[in-house]
Amino acid sequence: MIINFMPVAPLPSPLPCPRCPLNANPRYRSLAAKEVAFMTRFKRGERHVPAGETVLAEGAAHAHLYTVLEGWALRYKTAEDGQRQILNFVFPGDMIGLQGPLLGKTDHSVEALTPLRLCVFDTAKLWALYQAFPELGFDITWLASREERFLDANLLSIGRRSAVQRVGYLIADLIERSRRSAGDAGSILPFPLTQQDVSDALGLSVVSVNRAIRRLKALGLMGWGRGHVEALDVAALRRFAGLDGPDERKRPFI
Amino acid sequence: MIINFMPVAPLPSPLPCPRCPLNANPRYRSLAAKEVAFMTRFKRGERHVPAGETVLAEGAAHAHLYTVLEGWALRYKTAEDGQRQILNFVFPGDMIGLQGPLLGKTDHSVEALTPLRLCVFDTAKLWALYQAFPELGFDITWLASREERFLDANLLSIGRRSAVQRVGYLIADLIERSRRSAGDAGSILPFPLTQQDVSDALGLSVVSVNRAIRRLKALGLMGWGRGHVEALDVAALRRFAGLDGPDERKRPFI
DNA sequence: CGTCCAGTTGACTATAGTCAAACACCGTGG
DNA sequence: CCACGGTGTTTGACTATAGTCAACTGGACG
Repeated sequence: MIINFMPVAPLPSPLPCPRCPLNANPRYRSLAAKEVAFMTRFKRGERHVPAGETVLAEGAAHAHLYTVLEGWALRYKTAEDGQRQILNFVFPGDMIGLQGPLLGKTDHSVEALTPLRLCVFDTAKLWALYQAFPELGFDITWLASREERFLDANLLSIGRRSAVQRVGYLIADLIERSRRSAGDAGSILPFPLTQQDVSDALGLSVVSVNRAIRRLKALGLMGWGRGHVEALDVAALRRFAGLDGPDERKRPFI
Repeated sequence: MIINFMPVAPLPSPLPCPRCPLNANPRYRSLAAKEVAFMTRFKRGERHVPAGETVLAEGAAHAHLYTVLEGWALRYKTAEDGQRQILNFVFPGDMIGLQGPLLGKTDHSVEALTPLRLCVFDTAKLWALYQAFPELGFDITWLASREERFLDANLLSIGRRSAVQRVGYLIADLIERSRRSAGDAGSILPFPLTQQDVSDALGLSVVSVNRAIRRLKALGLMGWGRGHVEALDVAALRRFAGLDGPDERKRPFI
Protein backbone atom coordinates (compact mmCIF):
# COMPACT_ATOMS: atom_id res chain seq x y z
CA MET A 1 0.00 0.00 0.00
CA ILE A 2 1.23 3.44 -0.86
CA ILE A 3 0.25 6.47 1.05
CA ASN A 4 1.16 9.82 -0.30
CA PHE A 5 2.36 11.87 2.55
CA MET A 6 0.91 15.32 2.96
CA PRO A 7 -0.28 17.14 -0.09
CA VAL A 8 2.57 19.59 -0.22
CA ALA A 9 1.97 20.57 -3.77
CA PRO A 10 4.50 23.08 -5.06
CA LEU A 11 2.77 25.87 -3.26
CA PRO A 12 2.72 29.03 -5.27
CA SER A 13 2.96 31.78 -2.71
CA PRO A 14 3.41 32.21 1.01
CA LEU A 15 0.23 32.16 2.99
CA PRO A 16 -0.78 35.39 4.68
CA CYS A 17 -0.95 35.00 8.45
CA PRO A 18 -4.70 35.51 8.67
CA ARG A 19 -5.05 32.33 6.64
CA CYS A 20 -2.40 30.42 8.56
CA PRO A 21 -3.34 26.74 8.59
CA LEU A 22 -2.24 26.47 12.22
CA ASN A 23 -4.73 29.08 13.28
CA ALA A 24 -7.46 26.97 11.69
CA ASN A 25 -6.61 23.82 13.65
CA PRO A 26 -9.20 23.48 16.41
CA ARG A 27 -6.68 21.71 18.64
CA TYR A 28 -4.40 24.72 18.61
CA ARG A 29 -5.01 27.89 20.50
CA SER A 30 -5.76 30.58 17.96
CA LEU A 31 -4.15 33.98 17.98
CA ALA A 32 -6.02 37.23 18.57
CA ALA A 33 -6.44 39.59 15.63
CA LYS A 34 -3.88 42.00 17.08
CA GLU A 35 -1.36 39.21 17.43
CA VAL A 36 -1.94 38.03 13.90
CA ALA A 37 -1.34 41.55 12.70
CA PHE A 38 1.95 41.63 14.57
CA MET A 39 2.98 38.24 13.26
CA THR A 40 2.37 39.41 9.73
CA ARG A 41 5.10 41.97 10.23
CA PHE A 42 7.30 39.49 12.07
CA LYS A 43 7.01 36.85 9.38
CA ARG A 44 9.78 37.03 6.91
CA GLY A 45 8.58 34.60 4.28
CA GLU A 46 8.39 30.88 3.79
CA ARG A 47 10.87 28.13 3.19
CA HIS A 48 10.14 24.78 1.63
CA VAL A 49 12.44 21.90 2.42
CA PRO A 50 12.27 18.58 0.54
CA ALA A 51 12.13 15.37 2.55
CA GLY A 52 15.56 14.23 3.70
CA GLU A 53 17.19 17.64 3.52
CA THR A 54 18.74 19.50 6.39
CA VAL A 55 16.92 22.47 7.83
CA LEU A 56 19.51 23.45 10.37
CA ALA A 57 23.02 22.15 10.96
CA GLU A 58 24.65 21.65 14.35
CA GLY A 59 27.17 24.27 15.34
CA ALA A 60 26.34 26.83 12.71
CA ALA A 61 25.01 30.29 13.56
CA HIS A 62 21.58 30.70 12.08
CA ALA A 63 19.84 33.89 11.08
CA HIS A 64 16.42 32.37 11.01
CA LEU A 65 13.85 30.91 13.27
CA TYR A 66 11.06 28.72 11.97
CA THR A 67 7.62 27.54 12.79
CA VAL A 68 6.53 24.39 11.00
CA LEU A 69 3.38 24.96 8.95
CA GLU A 70 3.23 21.52 7.35
CA GLY A 71 5.22 18.31 7.53
CA TRP A 72 7.35 16.36 9.99
CA ALA A 73 10.99 16.86 10.89
CA LEU A 74 13.44 15.39 13.36
CA ARG A 75 15.98 16.88 15.69
CA TYR A 76 19.20 14.93 16.21
CA LYS A 77 22.76 15.00 17.47
CA THR A 78 25.73 13.09 16.14
CA ALA A 79 28.12 11.19 18.39
CA GLU A 80 31.90 11.17 17.88
CA ASP A 81 31.77 7.79 16.21
CA GLY A 82 29.19 8.99 13.71
CA GLN A 83 26.13 7.39 15.22
CA ARG A 84 23.19 9.67 15.46
CA GLN A 85 20.71 10.08 18.26
CA ILE A 86 17.33 11.45 17.37
CA LEU A 87 16.22 13.74 20.19
CA ASN A 88 12.67 14.48 19.24
CA PHE A 89 10.29 14.91 16.34
CA VAL A 90 8.93 18.18 15.09
CA PHE A 91 5.31 18.71 14.07
CA PRO A 92 3.23 21.56 12.69
CA GLY A 93 3.14 24.39 15.19
CA ASP A 94 6.54 23.53 16.69
CA MET A 95 9.44 25.94 16.46
CA ILE A 96 12.85 25.18 15.03
CA GLY A 97 16.03 27.05 15.83
CA LEU A 98 15.23 28.71 19.14
CA GLN A 99 18.52 27.63 20.71
CA GLY A 100 20.53 29.78 18.34
CA PRO A 101 19.35 33.25 19.33
CA LEU A 102 19.06 32.28 22.99
CA LEU A 103 22.19 30.29 23.73
CA GLY A 104 24.37 31.54 20.91
CA LYS A 105 24.70 28.30 19.03
CA THR A 106 22.62 25.34 18.03
CA ASP A 107 23.79 22.02 19.40
CA HIS A 108 21.64 19.82 17.23
CA SER A 109 20.65 19.42 13.60
CA VAL A 110 17.18 19.33 12.11
CA GLU A 111 16.22 17.29 9.08
CA ALA A 112 12.96 17.13 7.11
CA LEU A 113 11.19 13.77 7.26
CA THR A 114 8.55 14.84 4.76
CA PRO A 115 8.39 17.90 2.54
CA LEU A 116 8.32 20.76 4.96
CA ARG A 117 6.67 24.15 4.81
CA LEU A 118 8.22 26.58 7.24
CA CYS A 119 7.28 30.04 8.34
CA VAL A 120 10.47 32.10 8.54
CA PHE A 121 11.33 34.72 11.17
CA ASP A 122 14.40 36.81 11.78
CA THR A 123 16.17 35.74 14.90
CA ALA A 124 17.18 39.35 15.42
CA LYS A 125 13.56 40.31 15.92
CA LEU A 126 12.92 37.79 18.66
CA TRP A 127 13.69 40.27 21.36
CA ALA A 128 11.32 42.81 19.75
CA LEU A 129 8.59 40.22 19.97
CA TYR A 130 9.10 39.82 23.71
CA GLN A 131 8.85 43.56 24.13
CA ALA A 132 5.86 44.15 21.90
CA PHE A 133 3.85 41.11 22.93
CA PRO A 134 4.93 39.63 26.25
CA GLU A 135 2.16 37.06 25.86
CA LEU A 136 3.86 35.72 22.75
CA GLY A 137 7.11 35.55 24.68
CA PHE A 138 5.23 33.59 27.28
CA ASP A 139 4.02 31.23 24.58
CA ILE A 140 7.56 30.67 23.40
CA THR A 141 8.54 29.71 26.92
CA TRP A 142 5.52 27.41 26.88
CA LEU A 143 6.85 25.71 23.78
CA ALA A 144 10.32 25.35 25.26
CA SER A 145 8.84 23.87 28.41
CA ARG A 146 6.79 21.41 26.42
CA GLU A 147 9.86 20.30 24.51
CA GLU A 148 11.52 19.74 27.84
CA ARG A 149 8.65 17.52 28.91
CA PHE A 150 8.97 15.42 25.77
CA LEU A 151 12.66 14.99 26.44
CA ASP A 152 12.00 14.01 30.04
CA ALA A 153 9.63 11.31 28.85
CA ASN A 154 12.07 10.08 26.22
CA LEU A 155 14.81 9.89 28.78
CA LEU A 156 12.68 7.76 31.06
CA SER A 157 11.79 5.56 28.13
CA ILE A 158 15.34 5.04 26.90
CA GLY A 159 16.80 4.73 30.36
CA ARG A 160 14.34 2.39 31.96
CA ARG A 161 12.24 0.47 29.49
CA SER A 162 12.78 -2.67 27.41
CA ALA A 163 13.25 -2.50 23.66
CA VAL A 164 9.67 -3.54 22.90
CA GLN A 165 8.22 -1.00 25.27
CA ARG A 166 10.39 1.74 23.89
CA VAL A 167 9.24 1.07 20.36
CA GLY A 168 5.62 0.93 21.47
CA TYR A 169 6.05 4.16 23.33
CA LEU A 170 7.52 6.02 20.40
CA ILE A 171 4.94 4.85 17.94
CA ALA A 172 1.99 5.51 20.23
CA ASP A 173 3.35 8.97 20.91
CA LEU A 174 3.86 9.78 17.26
CA ILE A 175 0.39 8.52 16.37
CA GLU A 176 -1.04 10.85 18.96
CA ARG A 177 0.97 13.84 17.83
CA SER A 178 0.26 13.17 14.20
CA ARG A 179 -3.49 13.00 14.78
CA ARG A 180 -3.39 16.15 16.79
CA SER A 181 -1.64 18.12 14.10
CA ALA A 182 -3.56 16.71 11.15
CA GLY A 183 -6.87 15.54 12.55
CA ASP A 184 -7.84 11.89 12.89
CA ALA A 185 -7.50 10.06 9.63
CA GLY A 186 -8.75 6.54 10.22
CA SER A 187 -6.62 3.75 11.59
CA ILE A 188 -3.99 3.75 8.85
CA LEU A 189 -1.70 6.70 9.27
CA PRO A 190 1.15 7.98 7.14
CA PHE A 191 4.40 7.32 8.99
CA PRO A 192 7.53 8.62 7.33
CA LEU A 193 10.10 6.91 9.59
CA THR A 194 12.19 3.92 8.62
CA GLN A 195 13.09 1.32 11.22
CA GLN A 196 16.54 2.83 11.12
CA ASP A 197 15.06 6.14 12.24
CA VAL A 198 13.20 4.44 15.05
CA SER A 199 16.40 2.79 16.19
CA ASP A 200 18.25 6.11 16.11
CA ALA A 201 15.55 7.64 18.25
CA LEU A 202 15.59 4.88 20.85
CA GLY A 203 19.25 4.00 21.16
CA LEU A 204 18.66 0.52 19.73
CA SER A 205 19.95 -1.38 16.74
CA VAL A 206 17.77 -1.74 13.64
CA VAL A 207 17.59 -5.46 14.20
CA SER A 208 16.21 -5.04 17.70
CA VAL A 209 13.69 -2.53 16.46
CA ASN A 210 12.55 -4.91 13.78
CA ARG A 211 12.07 -7.71 16.27
CA ALA A 212 10.21 -5.37 18.60
CA ILE A 213 7.88 -4.25 15.84
CA ARG A 214 6.97 -7.76 14.90
CA ARG A 215 6.37 -8.58 18.52
CA LEU A 216 3.97 -5.64 18.76
CA LYS A 217 2.29 -6.77 15.56
CA ALA A 218 1.94 -10.30 16.94
CA LEU A 219 0.32 -8.85 20.05
CA GLY A 220 -2.21 -7.09 17.85
CA LEU A 221 -1.21 -3.69 19.16
CA MET A 222 -0.23 -2.10 15.88
CA GLY A 223 0.51 -2.65 12.22
CA TRP A 224 3.54 -1.53 10.25
CA GLY A 225 4.10 -1.10 6.52
CA ARG A 226 6.33 1.01 4.38
CA GLY A 227 5.46 4.57 5.06
CA HIS A 228 2.52 3.92 7.32
CA VAL A 229 1.45 2.44 10.62
CA GLU A 230 -1.89 0.96 11.54
CA ALA A 231 -3.35 2.13 14.82
CA LEU A 232 -5.08 -1.05 15.94
CA ASP A 233 -5.48 -0.42 19.62
CA VAL A 234 -3.76 2.77 20.62
CA ALA A 235 -5.10 2.72 24.16
CA ALA A 236 -3.68 -0.78 24.74
CA LEU A 237 -0.43 0.22 23.07
CA ARG A 238 -0.09 3.22 25.35
CA ARG A 239 -0.79 1.08 28.39
CA PHE A 240 1.74 -1.50 27.25
CA ALA A 241 4.36 1.19 26.78
CA GLY A 242 3.68 3.03 30.01
CA LEU A 243 2.34 6.21 28.44
CA ASP A 244 -0.39 8.02 30.28
CA GLY A 245 -3.39 9.62 28.65
CA PRO A 246 -2.75 12.27 26.03
CA ASP A 247 -2.91 15.92 26.93
CA GLU A 248 -6.13 17.24 25.48
CA ARG A 249 -5.64 20.92 26.13
CA LYS A 250 -5.17 23.40 23.34
CA ARG A 251 -1.62 24.35 22.59
CA PRO A 252 -0.25 27.70 21.54
CA PHE A 253 2.03 28.36 18.58
CA ILE A 254 3.81 31.37 17.22
CA MET B 1 37.87 11.39 54.17
CA ILE B 2 34.86 13.39 55.18
CA ILE B 3 33.83 16.49 53.42
CA ASN B 4 31.10 18.60 54.85
CA PHE B 5 28.92 19.67 52.02
CA MET B 6 28.08 23.32 51.67
CA PRO B 7 28.03 25.45 54.75
CA VAL B 8 24.26 25.73 54.94
CA ALA B 9 24.21 26.74 58.53
CA PRO B 10 20.70 27.22 59.88
CA LEU B 11 20.43 30.56 58.19
CA PRO B 12 18.61 33.06 60.29
CA SER B 13 16.75 35.26 57.86
CA PRO B 14 16.09 35.49 54.13
CA LEU B 15 18.63 37.40 52.17
CA PRO B 16 17.51 40.64 50.59
CA CYS B 17 17.83 40.56 46.79
CA PRO B 18 20.55 43.20 46.65
CA ARG B 19 22.75 40.78 48.59
CA CYS B 20 21.72 37.74 46.58
CA PRO B 21 24.67 35.32 46.44
CA LEU B 22 23.91 34.57 42.81
CA ASN B 23 24.36 38.18 41.84
CA ALA B 24 27.80 38.05 43.39
CA ASN B 25 28.99 35.07 41.34
CA PRO B 26 31.25 36.40 38.60
CA ARG B 27 30.25 33.54 36.31
CA TYR B 28 26.62 34.61 36.39
CA ARG B 29 25.21 37.58 34.58
CA SER B 30 24.23 40.10 37.21
CA LEU B 31 20.91 41.88 37.28
CA ALA B 32 20.48 45.61 36.81
CA ALA B 33 19.44 47.68 39.81
CA LYS B 34 15.94 48.13 38.42
CA GLU B 35 15.57 44.42 37.95
CA VAL B 36 16.78 43.70 41.45
CA ALA B 37 14.21 46.16 42.75
CA PHE B 38 11.49 44.32 40.87
CA MET B 39 12.70 40.94 42.06
CA THR B 40 12.52 42.16 45.64
CA ARG B 41 8.81 42.60 45.17
CA PHE B 42 8.50 39.37 43.25
CA LYS B 43 10.32 37.34 45.87
CA ARG B 44 8.01 35.77 48.32
CA GLY B 45 10.47 34.46 50.87
CA GLU B 46 12.82 31.56 51.26
CA ARG B 47 12.45 27.87 51.77
CA HIS B 48 15.03 25.57 53.22
CA VAL B 49 14.88 21.89 52.33
CA PRO B 50 17.01 19.27 54.12
CA ALA B 51 19.01 16.81 52.01
CA GLY B 52 16.91 13.91 50.80
CA GLU B 53 13.57 15.68 51.07
CA THR B 54 11.18 16.35 48.23
CA VAL B 55 10.87 19.88 46.91
CA LEU B 56 8.17 19.19 44.37
CA ALA B 57 6.13 16.08 43.71
CA GLU B 58 5.09 14.81 40.31
CA GLY B 59 1.49 15.44 39.35
CA ALA B 60 0.64 17.94 42.05
CA ALA B 61 -0.33 21.52 41.32
CA HIS B 62 2.19 23.86 42.85
CA ALA B 63 1.72 27.42 43.96
CA HIS B 64 5.39 28.22 44.03
CA LEU B 65 8.30 28.63 41.75
CA TYR B 66 11.86 28.48 43.01
CA THR B 67 15.34 29.58 42.19
CA VAL B 68 18.09 27.65 43.89
CA LEU B 69 20.31 29.90 45.98
CA GLU B 70 22.48 27.18 47.48
CA GLY B 71 22.77 23.43 47.20
CA TRP B 72 22.19 20.67 44.66
CA ALA B 73 18.96 18.95 43.75
CA LEU B 74 17.83 16.38 41.20
CA ARG B 75 14.87 16.14 38.91
CA TYR B 76 13.43 12.67 38.31
CA LYS B 77 10.51 10.66 37.02
CA THR B 78 9.25 7.34 38.28
CA ALA B 79 8.43 4.45 35.95
CA GLU B 80 5.39 2.20 36.41
CA ASP B 81 7.53 -0.52 38.00
CA GLY B 82 8.90 1.91 40.56
CA GLN B 83 12.31 2.47 39.03
CA ARG B 84 13.33 6.06 38.89
CA GLN B 85 15.06 7.93 36.11
CA ILE B 86 16.98 11.02 37.06
CA LEU B 87 16.50 13.59 34.32
CA ASN B 88 18.92 16.28 35.32
CA PHE B 89 20.62 17.94 38.25
CA VAL B 90 19.79 21.35 39.60
CA PHE B 91 22.41 23.89 40.68
CA PRO B 92 22.40 27.38 42.15
CA GLY B 93 20.76 29.77 39.72
CA ASP B 94 18.53 27.13 38.18
CA MET B 95 14.77 27.34 38.45
CA ILE B 96 12.48 24.67 39.83
CA GLY B 97 8.81 24.31 39.06
CA LEU B 98 8.42 26.22 35.80
CA GLN B 99 6.41 23.45 34.17
CA GLY B 100 3.53 23.93 36.59
CA PRO B 101 2.42 27.44 35.71
CA LEU B 102 3.19 26.93 32.04
CA LEU B 103 1.85 23.50 31.20
CA GLY B 104 -0.64 23.13 34.03
CA LYS B 105 1.05 20.28 35.83
CA THR B 106 4.49 19.09 36.76
CA ASP B 107 5.50 15.76 35.27
CA HIS B 108 8.56 15.19 37.41
CA SER B 109 9.63 15.36 41.02
CA VAL B 110 12.50 17.30 42.55
CA GLU B 111 14.52 16.15 45.53
CA ALA B 112 17.24 17.87 47.50
CA LEU B 113 20.67 16.23 47.27
CA THR B 114 22.18 18.58 49.83
CA PRO B 115 20.51 21.07 52.15
CA LEU B 116 18.85 23.49 49.80
CA ARG B 117 18.17 27.20 50.08
CA LEU B 118 15.45 28.30 47.71
CA CYS B 119 14.16 31.69 46.69
CA VAL B 120 10.36 31.43 46.53
CA PHE B 121 8.09 33.13 43.98
CA ASP B 122 4.37 33.01 43.40
CA THR B 123 3.55 31.18 40.23
CA ALA B 124 0.58 33.50 39.82
CA LYS B 125 2.93 36.43 39.39
CA LEU B 126 4.91 34.87 36.58
CA TRP B 127 2.80 36.47 33.94
CA ALA B 128 3.19 39.86 35.62
CA LEU B 129 6.94 39.42 35.36
CA TYR B 130 6.73 38.90 31.61
CA GLN B 131 4.70 42.08 31.29
CA ALA B 132 6.78 44.26 33.56
CA PHE B 133 10.21 43.03 32.48
CA PRO B 134 10.17 41.30 29.11
CA GLU B 135 13.93 40.87 29.45
CA LEU B 136 13.39 38.70 32.51
CA GLY B 137 10.84 36.69 30.54
CA PHE B 138 13.51 36.32 27.92
CA ASP B 139 15.92 35.05 30.55
CA ILE B 140 13.39 32.46 31.68
CA THR B 141 13.15 31.21 28.11
CA TRP B 142 16.94 31.14 28.11
CA LEU B 143 16.91 28.91 31.16
CA ALA B 144 14.33 26.60 29.63
CA SER B 145 16.36 26.38 26.47
CA ARG B 146 19.48 25.54 28.41
CA GLU B 147 17.69 22.79 30.26
CA GLU B 148 16.65 21.45 26.89
CA ARG B 149 20.26 21.39 25.80
CA PHE B 150 21.29 19.41 28.86
CA LEU B 151 18.56 16.91 28.16
CA ASP B 152 19.64 16.62 24.53
CA ALA B 153 23.15 15.81 25.66
CA ASN B 154 21.95 13.28 28.24
CA LEU B 155 19.82 11.60 25.66
CA LEU B 156 22.78 11.21 23.33
CA SER B 157 24.83 9.86 26.20
CA ILE B 158 22.29 7.32 27.39
CA GLY B 159 21.26 6.31 23.90
CA ARG B 160 24.62 5.92 22.27
CA ARG B 161 27.48 5.53 24.71
CA SER B 162 28.91 2.63 26.68
CA ALA B 163 28.47 2.36 30.43
CA VAL B 164 31.98 3.63 31.19
CA GLN B 165 31.63 6.61 28.91
CA ARG B 166 28.27 7.49 30.36
CA VAL B 167 29.61 7.52 33.87
CA GLY B 168 32.60 9.59 32.80
CA TYR B 169 30.32 11.99 31.01
CA LEU B 170 28.07 12.53 33.98
CA ILE B 171 30.87 13.05 36.43
CA ALA B 172 32.83 15.39 34.20
CA ASP B 173 29.69 17.40 33.58
CA LEU B 174 28.83 17.64 37.26
CA ILE B 175 32.37 18.66 38.15
CA GLU B 176 32.13 21.46 35.63
CA ARG B 177 28.76 22.65 36.83
CA SER B 178 29.76 22.42 40.44
CA ARG B 179 32.86 24.51 39.87
CA ARG B 180 30.90 27.05 37.95
CA SER B 181 28.36 27.53 40.69
CA ALA B 182 30.76 27.46 43.59
CA GLY B 183 34.11 28.49 42.20
CA ASP B 184 37.06 26.14 41.78
CA ALA B 185 37.89 24.38 44.98
CA GLY B 186 40.96 22.29 44.33
CA SER B 187 40.89 18.82 42.85
CA ILE B 188 38.80 17.19 45.57
CA LEU B 189 35.20 18.21 45.20
CA PRO B 190 32.18 17.48 47.33
CA PHE B 191 29.94 15.11 45.44
CA PRO B 192 26.66 14.25 47.11
CA LEU B 193 25.57 11.41 44.80
CA THR B 194 25.66 7.74 45.66
CA GLN B 195 26.46 5.18 42.99
CA GLN B 196 22.78 4.36 43.08
CA ASP B 197 22.01 7.93 42.08
CA VAL B 198 24.48 7.74 39.24
CA SER B 199 22.87 4.55 38.01
CA ASP B 200 19.42 6.12 38.17
CA ALA B 201 20.65 9.01 36.09
CA LEU B 202 22.24 6.85 33.43
CA GLY B 203 19.81 3.99 33.07
CA LEU B 204 22.35 1.50 34.39
CA SER B 205 22.46 -0.91 37.33
CA VAL B 206 24.45 0.00 40.42
CA VAL B 207 26.79 -2.88 39.76
CA SER B 208 27.63 -1.61 36.30
CA VAL B 209 28.19 1.88 37.63
CA ASN B 210 30.53 0.54 40.27
CA ARG B 211 32.58 -1.35 37.69
CA ALA B 212 32.66 1.70 35.45
CA ILE B 213 33.90 3.90 38.27
CA ARG B 214 36.72 1.59 39.11
CA ARG B 215 37.66 1.39 35.48
CA LEU B 216 37.84 5.18 35.35
CA LYS B 217 39.90 5.16 38.52
CA ALA B 218 42.24 2.57 37.03
CA LEU B 219 42.66 4.78 33.98
CA GLY B 220 43.68 7.62 36.26
CA LEU B 221 40.86 9.81 35.04
CA MET B 222 39.16 10.42 38.36
CA GLY B 223 38.92 9.45 41.98
CA TRP B 224 35.86 8.49 43.98
CA GLY B 225 35.19 8.40 47.69
CA ARG B 226 32.17 8.73 49.88
CA GLY B 227 30.73 12.13 49.29
CA HIS B 228 33.47 13.40 47.04
CA VAL B 229 35.18 12.95 43.71
CA GLU B 230 38.72 13.76 42.79
CA ALA B 231 39.18 15.66 39.56
CA LEU B 232 42.45 14.17 38.37
CA ASP B 233 42.38 15.02 34.69
CA VAL B 234 39.08 16.60 33.78
CA ALA B 235 40.15 17.45 30.25
CA ALA B 236 41.06 13.81 29.56
CA LEU B 237 37.88 12.64 31.23
CA ARG B 238 35.81 14.92 29.03
CA ARG B 239 37.60 13.69 25.96
CA PHE B 240 37.11 10.09 26.98
CA ALA B 241 33.40 10.70 27.52
CA GLY B 242 32.84 12.68 24.34
CA LEU B 243 32.05 15.98 26.00
CA ASP B 244 33.16 19.10 24.22
CA GLY B 245 34.63 22.13 25.93
CA PRO B 246 32.58 23.81 28.63
CA ASP B 247 30.51 26.86 27.82
CA GLU B 248 32.36 29.79 29.34
CA ARG B 249 29.80 32.50 28.79
CA LYS B 250 27.96 34.12 31.64
CA ARG B 251 24.55 32.76 32.36
CA PRO B 252 21.48 34.64 33.51
CA PHE B 253 19.27 33.73 36.46
CA ILE B 254 16.07 35.06 37.91
C1' DC C 1 30.97 -2.90 69.69
C1' DG C 2 27.43 -3.59 66.63
C1' DT C 3 24.45 -1.84 63.00
C1' DC C 4 23.69 0.28 58.77
C1' DC C 5 24.59 1.81 54.43
C1' DA C 6 27.49 2.39 50.52
C1' DG C 7 30.51 0.23 47.95
C1' DT C 8 32.82 -4.05 45.96
C1' DT C 9 33.24 -8.55 43.90
C1' DG C 10 32.25 -13.04 41.59
C1' DA C 11 29.26 -16.22 39.13
C1' DC C 12 25.70 -16.58 36.20
C1' DT C 13 21.88 -14.83 32.97
C1' DA C 14 19.54 -12.11 29.67
C1' DT C 15 18.87 -8.61 26.62
C1' DA C 16 20.33 -6.35 22.88
C1' DG C 17 24.15 -5.87 19.40
C1' DT C 18 26.74 -7.67 15.41
C1' DC C 19 27.31 -10.01 11.20
C1' DA C 20 25.61 -11.86 7.31
C1' DA C 21 22.36 -13.37 4.12
C1' DA C 22 17.92 -13.26 1.97
C1' DC C 23 13.72 -11.07 0.74
C1' DA C 24 10.16 -7.58 -0.69
C1' DC C 25 8.91 -3.70 -2.71
C1' DC C 26 9.40 0.24 -5.67
C1' DG C 27 11.17 2.98 -9.22
C1' DT C 28 14.02 3.09 -13.32
C1' DG C 29 15.38 2.26 -17.82
C1' DG C 30 15.91 -0.98 -21.57
C1' DC D 1 6.47 -5.21 -19.81
C1' DC D 2 10.15 -7.01 -17.44
C1' DA D 3 14.95 -7.04 -15.68
C1' DC D 4 17.67 -4.61 -12.47
C1' DG D 5 19.26 -1.97 -8.54
C1' DG D 6 18.50 0.21 -4.35
C1' DT D 7 16.54 0.73 -0.06
C1' DG D 8 14.16 -1.05 3.69
C1' DT D 9 12.80 -5.09 6.12
C1' DT D 10 13.26 -9.82 7.92
C1' DT D 11 15.66 -13.80 9.85
C1' DG D 12 19.19 -16.83 12.00
C1' DA D 13 23.52 -17.67 14.42
C1' DC D 14 26.64 -15.95 17.38
C1' DT D 15 28.71 -12.37 20.70
C1' DA D 16 29.06 -8.90 24.09
C1' DT D 17 27.52 -5.77 27.26
C1' DA D 18 25.05 -4.94 31.05
C1' DG D 19 21.73 -6.95 34.53
C1' DT D 20 20.74 -10.01 38.42
C1' DC D 21 21.67 -12.38 42.57
C1' DA D 22 24.15 -12.91 46.43
C1' DA D 23 27.69 -12.51 49.50
C1' DC D 24 31.15 -9.70 51.63
C1' DT D 25 33.90 -5.41 53.05
C1' DG D 26 34.64 -1.23 55.29
C1' DG D 27 33.81 3.06 57.18
C1' DA D 28 30.61 6.06 59.96
C1' DC D 29 27.98 6.57 63.73
C1' DG D 30 25.35 5.58 67.67
